[in-house]
Amino acid sequence: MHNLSAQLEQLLTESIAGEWQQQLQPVLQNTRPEFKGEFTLVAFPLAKALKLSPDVLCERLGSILITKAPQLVKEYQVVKGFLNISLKPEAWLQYYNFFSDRDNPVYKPANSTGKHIMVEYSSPNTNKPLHLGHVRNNVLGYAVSELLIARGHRVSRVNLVNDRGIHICKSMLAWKLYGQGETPESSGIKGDHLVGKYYVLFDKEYKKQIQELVNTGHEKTWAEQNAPLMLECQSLLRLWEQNDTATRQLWTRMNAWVYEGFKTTYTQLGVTFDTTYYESETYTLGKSCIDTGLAQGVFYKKENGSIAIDLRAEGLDEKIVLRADGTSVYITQDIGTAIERFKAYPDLSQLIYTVGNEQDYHFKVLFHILNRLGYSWAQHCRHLSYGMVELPDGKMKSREGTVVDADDVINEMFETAKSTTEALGKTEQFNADESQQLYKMLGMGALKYFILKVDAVKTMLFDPKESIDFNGNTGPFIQYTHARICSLLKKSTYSHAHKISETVSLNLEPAELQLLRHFHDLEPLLEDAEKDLNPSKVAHYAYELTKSYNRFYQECPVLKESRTEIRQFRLHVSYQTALVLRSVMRILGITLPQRM
RNA sequence: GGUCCCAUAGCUCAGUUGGAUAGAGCACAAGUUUUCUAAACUUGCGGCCCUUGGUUCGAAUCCAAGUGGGACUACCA
Repeated sequence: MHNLSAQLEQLLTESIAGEWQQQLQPVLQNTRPEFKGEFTLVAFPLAKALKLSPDVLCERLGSILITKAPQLVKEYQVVKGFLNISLKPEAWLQYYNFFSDRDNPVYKPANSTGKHIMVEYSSPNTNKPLHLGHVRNNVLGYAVSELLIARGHRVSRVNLVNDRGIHICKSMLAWKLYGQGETPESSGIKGDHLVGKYYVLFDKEYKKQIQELVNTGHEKTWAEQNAPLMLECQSLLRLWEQNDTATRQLWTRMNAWVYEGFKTTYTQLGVTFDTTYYESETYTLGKSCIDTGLAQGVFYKKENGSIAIDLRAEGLDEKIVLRADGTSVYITQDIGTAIERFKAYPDLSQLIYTVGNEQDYHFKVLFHILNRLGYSWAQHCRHLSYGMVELPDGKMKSREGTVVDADDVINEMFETAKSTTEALGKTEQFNADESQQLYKMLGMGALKYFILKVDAVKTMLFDPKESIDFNGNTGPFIQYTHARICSLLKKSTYSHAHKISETVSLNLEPAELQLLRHFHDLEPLLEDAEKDLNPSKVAHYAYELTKSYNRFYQECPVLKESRTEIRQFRLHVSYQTALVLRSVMRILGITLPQRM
């Protein structure tokens, strides 16, 4: 057993059993920085069980620890019911040797757990370009996938593109009516933006028609349903469903423009997929499951002919799963798709949907339905829900044009990185290509970290007027520290091959000890982040480690250190810090530069 | 009406299965470079952890009720 707190906990359990003949499982926590020591036992619960005063118990346990494990425990202090334990530097160095001996302290060997997990994310509509909300989805879905890979699972990243439906017909129709043959080539507009332009145009013209109808004395709801544009749009959808050649050709053509545009954005974001599904190919799935469910009595037919499920026992409501005319609703296809996926991948142990929290209810219903249908894997489906991105004046609304466009944000981040870096004169030694590379890395690092450091469940605020920071708790701060370490290592004759003798540096500097403690905390942190599917914990860890390293860098000379062993140790620790930073940031989809 | 989520410094956010005097960053104020990259470091300022009850040795954390904000609750997706 290498984990030091686990060793201590076991020692404590044994000590209690030996001394008081009771089986108790003490849990240690990290000692707060204002106290001496590294691990703390909170004595109150134990004291109660053993009917002792907390301080007496602490004293007794402390002295037992020293006697039983002199190689491990250096000293202890008792403060008001808390037992603070300091370990011998040798113990820390021993742990450090174990830690640094592995190829990668963050990533477990690929596919080593045998678990196969599918993560769905991105899932864009093909009627408009991506905005900042989509960026959050992509960055989050990618990071969670990468986190699971780091934990040794096999991960399939999948994208389910919403490429059909009434909203797609809107941009198609507007283009037909007003487009005059405009293409990305003829206009120089990126494909997804061009299609989005017609989606917005449709809405504008549609609203005009509604207003005219209202002005001539019609009800608003009637006007909305009977505006000529809407009627035409619906007939276009019918044509699409009937496989009308011209409609399908236009649809294919415009979607191709969008995919070309998305490809660029995805490349910039650095997200990838193993499989891309299209709703045009999956939207009929699920109907047959409805029949089966009906026969099983899971669903029932209502008087008007629609089919529903009663989920009131689960605290939810009745939910329609098939319309009276026999056509699917959205959840029908989700039921079918989930079943298909588990059929296609029988080894699938988990299915994760990265979808905004406005669909919390939807997924609750979906999982209950799958459960009712008797699929045992339903309990392994998870909705990775995340909050909206809001602007200072409220929500983003595509149709009202109050969206922060993904491509714009990416470009702005690039420009900010460029001007900041140039102002600092950092790239004077770089050639043009290297500079571009660096600005991209820094801009995306800042953006991704800005998004991922916030717990996904929370609504997050983005102020376009204030550009994302490059100082403090940011991506570039971590990137900078990494570059510093690389520079240090490059200037030295450091070789990673050698081991650290456990007898050197018996007086660990506080900053050194702090780094070793961070390494010790890494594995539990990753377990925790995996359990919660929470990359913000990884981001937070990276930040804390970076801060600690900067303190170390400030306080402990490395190249200037004359004692060879200590210099070697500090170089070694620096190398490990860089390796850990690189690896945890890789989970977040952020790359770190060698110099900046 | 029903279900769910959120509320911590001026702003953006951390805060572990309940533990010690609630932490960072930004902003503001001051300092640190003959020394390994100052995109750094140090110090100061800043709090009714939304409110009220409850659980207990102990609550930002758990429970209940309330307040404020948001989402969902369609034969939309």
